Amino acid sequence: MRTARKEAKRERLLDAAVLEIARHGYYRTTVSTIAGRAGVADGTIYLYFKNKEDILVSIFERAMQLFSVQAQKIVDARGIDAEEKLRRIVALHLTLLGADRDLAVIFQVEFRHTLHVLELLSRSRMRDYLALITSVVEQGQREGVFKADADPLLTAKVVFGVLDEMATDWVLSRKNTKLASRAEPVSKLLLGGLRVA
Amino acid sequence: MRTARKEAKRERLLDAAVLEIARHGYYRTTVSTIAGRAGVADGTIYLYFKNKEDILVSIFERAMQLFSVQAQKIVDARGIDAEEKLRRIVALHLTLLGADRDLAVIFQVEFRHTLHVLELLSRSRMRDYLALITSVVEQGQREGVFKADADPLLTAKVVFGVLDEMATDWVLSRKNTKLASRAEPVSKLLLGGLRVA
DNA sequence: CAGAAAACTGAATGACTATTCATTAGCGTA
DNA sequence: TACGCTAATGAATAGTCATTCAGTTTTCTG
Repeated sequence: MRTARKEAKRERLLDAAVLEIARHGYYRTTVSTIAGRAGVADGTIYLYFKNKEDILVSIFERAMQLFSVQAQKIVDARGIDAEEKLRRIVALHLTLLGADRDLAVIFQVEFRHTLHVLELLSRSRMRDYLALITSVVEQGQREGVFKADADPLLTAKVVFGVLDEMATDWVLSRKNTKLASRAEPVSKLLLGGLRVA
Repeated sequence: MRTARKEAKRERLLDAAVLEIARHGYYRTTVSTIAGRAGVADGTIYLYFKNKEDILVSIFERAMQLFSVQAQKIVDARGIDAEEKLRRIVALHLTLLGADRDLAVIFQVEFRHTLHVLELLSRSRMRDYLALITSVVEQGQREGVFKADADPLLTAKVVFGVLDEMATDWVLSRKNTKLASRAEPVSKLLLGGLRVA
């Protein structure tokens, strides 16, 4: 089978897995169920993934790829000040997650299954994503628009924490709000703070 | 058996569960293991808890009790302005979680196992905790020290999100930093914002 | 088109484990 | 001390499910 076709099948398997895992949770989703939804036999799964956990990790890698590429574009853009870049990253994060509820559920809930998986994930891609935000903070400090005494990495974690909480809250709420609509007030709060000037 | 003694035994069982679940994760911890660590037979667990999930929920309830009581004190205190209350809540949250790594692991990782459990938890106690933070924001707005155009509930979620991320990051990091040491810079950032005045 | 190679199948395997319950031990009381 | 009640025990039950692999089908190639 050609590589392109094999790749397409792998995508289909991942799509089926996203759907099942988002709806029933990782531990309650059986490999058999995923295979069934994708229309293949149980054994076929193991031609594409090492084991069940590898499916979860693969979902993460695929999604993170999208996040990173887009965020990198924002960071690399020329002639845009740090404040605008931060606003765009906030909007990107909330827009991408808000566009796919199943994926959002997996990101906000299922990836946090075990310390083991979480560590696995946070080491690689997550670090890169955090580094991107950090670099925007540093750019802002060089430009003199962000406070010089803020620790860039801590600040990046604060930004990420806020985005993460917004996403989790949205996933858990039944209401039909748009996640991206929180981008503006969140950016405003992060940039201007709570205290009256 | 007297109620007091029974209560003490229940506590012991919960302590054993915290230890095992923090180290091996909820799904990889068997009821038998918990019983073994507590020095009782497997069946005894079921005299104190409805089922395995009830153990997890009980751990949450016990810990949340502590959080709520302490946070409530801060909120109810007279003659303290909203900014100081917010600082104290931030410090409390990070201090309590930073004092017990096993409990922190369970809070930051294991409670998020499934949407089902997360929803269960976020409905009850979590809402109350968020309400406490919200009321501090509102107090600050009445006093004129916090910006009037910030949505109090959204702001509370932002604050919680930052605390949550700090805790998760600390749990995942191997370094021997003190979680509470982040209270000051975090409060500063939340209150003053990132932008130069 | 034949033969080889690559994909795929799905029943069987081998572990694992939450929960139950018949039985035993322990405690307080009269 | 004997009785009754509560607490505790732990082997047995009744599943569940990830993974394998011998056999089958499909695709490729010369």
